[in-house]
Amino acid sequence: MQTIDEIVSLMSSNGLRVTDQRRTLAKLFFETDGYLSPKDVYEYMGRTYSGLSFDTVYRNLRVMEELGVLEQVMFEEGVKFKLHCREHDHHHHMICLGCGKTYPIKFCPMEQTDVPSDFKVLRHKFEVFGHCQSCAAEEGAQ
Amino acid sequence: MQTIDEIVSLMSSNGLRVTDQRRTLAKLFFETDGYLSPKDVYEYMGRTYSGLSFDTVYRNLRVMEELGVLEQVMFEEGVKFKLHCREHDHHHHMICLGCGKTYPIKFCPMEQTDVPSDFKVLRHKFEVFGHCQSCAAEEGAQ
DNA sequence: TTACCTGCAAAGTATTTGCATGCCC
DNA sequence: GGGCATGCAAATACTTTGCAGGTAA
Repeated sequence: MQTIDEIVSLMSSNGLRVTDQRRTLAKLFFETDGYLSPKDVYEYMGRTYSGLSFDTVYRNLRVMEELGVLEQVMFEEGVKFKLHCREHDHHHHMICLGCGKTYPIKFCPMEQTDVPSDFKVLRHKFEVFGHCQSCAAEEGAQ
Repeated sequence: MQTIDEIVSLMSSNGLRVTDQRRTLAKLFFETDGYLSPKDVYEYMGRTYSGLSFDTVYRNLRVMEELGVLEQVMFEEGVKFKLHCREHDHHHHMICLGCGKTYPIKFCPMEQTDVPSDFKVLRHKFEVFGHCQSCAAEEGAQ
């Protein structure tokens, strides 16, 4: 797992300025083990930086994605970001639809998938969606 | 597999008018065994209907999706549509990144995925991306 | 005839870009 | 001090909605 300092020094070693906002952004993603939409990020950051503008959020999300710090995933509701997984083992995710938290799945289905010899596989996606314990409890309570 | 007439009568039995444009739309998706973006559809339809407007395309895509004729999937590049699979067996897809064609995968990874008892699974997604034979050949030729 | 369909225009929403000022290094 | 970062405003892209006239049933 990556620390905030590692993220920050990765930014500075790539010629990027380490601003307050970027440090906060790193902290936010470091402390969130789930997906965040640009809007989520804007709202969180907005609590600290009153004059914050959406375009800076987008710019920094993009910069951090290009740096490999964040990864971007498309959901039905739109784009979301999370810290790029540093685990070396290839893995997939269970994703909670309530809170967005993710949990790793070690098992990779590709090993057992019969692919015709004339189809050249480039990448694959395996995602399990549902509710984590606490979100399931909340659902039940409503 | 669904025929154009089946699609058309499904529309009419649901109180929808069977217009020329909708018939053409049904034909387009029937003949395309891959994903189409709203833009793809607009361009195809525009060849036949000169005054075509984008909003009608969107409206009809949405109507046909609500009817269960089409299914909608989010890609990195945006929303795309394809004929809803009529196969009764649960299955997944290999998707060609060149032409958008899809091929069924019978194997479902969920059977073999270890899910913690406190995570309540609602749905899952397994997609294999790559190039089909002819698109792989084209890639190689470039 | 009636209700739905269509095109047009405009409004929404999401995201990107140009520019002037400000701040990190 | 120099150059990247930021906020602002505006542009762009994508999608939806209201309305008036057209058309299937």
